[in-house]
Amino acid sequence: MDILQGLNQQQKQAVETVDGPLLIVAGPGSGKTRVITHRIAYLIAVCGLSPYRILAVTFTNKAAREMRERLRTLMGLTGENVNAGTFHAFCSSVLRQEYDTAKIDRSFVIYDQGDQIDLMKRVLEIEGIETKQFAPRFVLSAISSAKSQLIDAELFGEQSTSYVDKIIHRAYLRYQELLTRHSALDFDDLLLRTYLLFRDNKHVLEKYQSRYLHLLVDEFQDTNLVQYSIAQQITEAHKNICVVGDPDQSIYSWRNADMGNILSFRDTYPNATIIRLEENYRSTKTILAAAQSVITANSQRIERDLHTENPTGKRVVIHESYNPEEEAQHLLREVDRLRKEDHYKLDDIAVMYRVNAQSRAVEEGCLKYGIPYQLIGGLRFYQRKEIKDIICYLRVIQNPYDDISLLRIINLPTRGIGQRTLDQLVYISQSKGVPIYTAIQMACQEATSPPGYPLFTSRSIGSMTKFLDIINKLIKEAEHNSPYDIIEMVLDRTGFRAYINLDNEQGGDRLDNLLELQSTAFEFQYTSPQESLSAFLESVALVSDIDSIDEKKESIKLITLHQAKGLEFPVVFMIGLEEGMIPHFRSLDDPEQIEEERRLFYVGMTRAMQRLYLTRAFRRSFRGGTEPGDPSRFLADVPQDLTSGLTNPFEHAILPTTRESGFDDERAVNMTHESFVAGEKVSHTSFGEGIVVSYTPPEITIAFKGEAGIKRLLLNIAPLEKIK
DNA sequence: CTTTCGGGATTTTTT
DNA sequence: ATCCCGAAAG
Repeated sequence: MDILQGLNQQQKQAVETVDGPLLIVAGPGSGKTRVITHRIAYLIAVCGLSPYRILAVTFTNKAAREMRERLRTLMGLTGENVNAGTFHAFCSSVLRQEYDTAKIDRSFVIYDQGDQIDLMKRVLEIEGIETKQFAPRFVLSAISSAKSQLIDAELFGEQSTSYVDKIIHRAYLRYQELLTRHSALDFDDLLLRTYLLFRDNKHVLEKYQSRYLHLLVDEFQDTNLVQYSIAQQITEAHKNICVVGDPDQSIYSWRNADMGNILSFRDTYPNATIIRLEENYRSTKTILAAAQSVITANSQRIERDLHTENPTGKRVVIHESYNPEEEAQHLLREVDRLRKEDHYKLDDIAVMYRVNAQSRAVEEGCLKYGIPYQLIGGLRFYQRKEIKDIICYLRVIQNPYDDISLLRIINLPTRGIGQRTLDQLVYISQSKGVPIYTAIQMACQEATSPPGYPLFTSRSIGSMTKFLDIINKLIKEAEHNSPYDIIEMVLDRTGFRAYINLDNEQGGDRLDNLLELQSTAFEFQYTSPQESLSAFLESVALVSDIDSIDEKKESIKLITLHQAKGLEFPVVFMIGLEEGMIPHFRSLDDPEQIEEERRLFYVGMTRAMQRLYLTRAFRRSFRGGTEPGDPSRFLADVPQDLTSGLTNPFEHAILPTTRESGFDDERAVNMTHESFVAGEKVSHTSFGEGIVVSYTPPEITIAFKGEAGIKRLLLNIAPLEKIK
């Protein structure tokens, strides 16, 4: 059977075990994706299952897309019919389908984090909750956590005893009320409402149970309770549930993921088959051993034996720079060398960091040295102001009761509906319990305001009537136009295009972004315009940045460690490996969070196939100022016999050392040096001549003649020479 | 009603 | 440093 060809013993077993619950514990690089796709192919080709009867849940849309592609190469077009997607996408489609039973507005919109915060601010205002104590984010995260654990607003109330919980309960109730009024769902609602739908409507559940005879869940260590519960609901009858995961790569607990799901799987299904994939096909022996040394320092884990037949490979390079700029410069110099001497392509190389802000120095370096790069995430495309604005117009067109979107665009570009008018609208909306859109209609219809209600000036009535007119016309047009054309109409009719053009500084970029959005919309042409628009908006809400990673060829990839999960690269640079960055400040006081940070570090290391660079900067700017940083504690767990570069990152190399990495030769010259005295003349390879201001090992302060001005440098790496 | 200016808070990671 | 929000000027 050729589907089994080229698979090792465990992999074969995983593919052939088709009946009943199956847990695959897959180490990094153990051919997990391969097993999943081959298993699906096996179910179809050997067991004769229709692809429609298989549901595969992945962590990102990209993973789903890749799965479908692999299936196609494996078995042709039949493979395309497997339903593969994220939990959120699956749930969204279920709710869209079962809106009636689920009691959800058919044209519901999905609120992202920004919308949620806007909404929560209103909630707190209405409830008179002090935002100093109860920050919108804080309340939202409590609600999100509750929803992830199957706790709806009512249940939350029953369980809340503390003062804080009682306040959050109030906010929770009001938050849900407003969401419903706006016909909106947040990310967690997609999951929770689907769970509740299945729980309370047996006939609906049965429909899905009988359709999907097999369920696969990838990245199981990063699922939360609702997700796991939905998976259980669907497979309740036949128990054909296959989950794949790696507890060592669990890095989303902050999103309420619970790696305990892996452990409880065995309790829930005592007869589950458990298969371990422990042969690594990705990394060199050195990289795997280094990663293994880092992860074994965690206390909450199960010991296991990862191994590889791959060659030993090069040592892991550890390097220390003075500041992020130098770190980037050094990295790019090495990228250049890898390309010229070792014949790597730019696509082979990834730069990984803990927080998005760290990409900046690398980005600037890339621009300076002309190295093409692709930045993933950061200011997310769909969060950019102009994009979000247009999205909100589209959402209002689809569902005018969505207050959050409506309030965002009601005076954009400015059309004379100011704060005062807005206040009055909100007042009407609040006192009558109707959406803003309805409030505007009321205001415009009634020639005279009824007693007890706010008086609008004739001017503001005029402005509102105009606005209402534009929106209503757009809603009409949307009935028989594609998303692409609707965007065009929005840009023209609302004066948004002119508004963008006003800003000539960034106007060009913004227009480009809008055109990009429009071209994305072009692909959405379904059976009806309404469906097309709602499919487009849904995809906008549910795509992740990582989904677009391959778009720009021949470039190095700049990604966060979280985004790197599931990816692999021949060459990996992990930068900014300092205490405070990784482990991050906010996890410092919680041992469990530190363990998660370590897993994050481990995930990064195990992305590397052939080369791994671990770099850090001595000084890092923070809130304007600049502060020294200690090396990340995780670096200490990389065995020295596997590394080159600084043999011991914890000792600043003031003492003469020999360096093996060799890519810093010109600097190595300065590894041995006498002390400096204030007033001495020195020369620096990039800053030119200067005079020593002070000398406090390991730092030296120099006043340069040129533009560089006064600099504080790290002595052991600064390319300095004394001038007589 | 709109724009601009200054003070204050602020950032982990993302479906 | 940068962004967001509220207050005062235009």
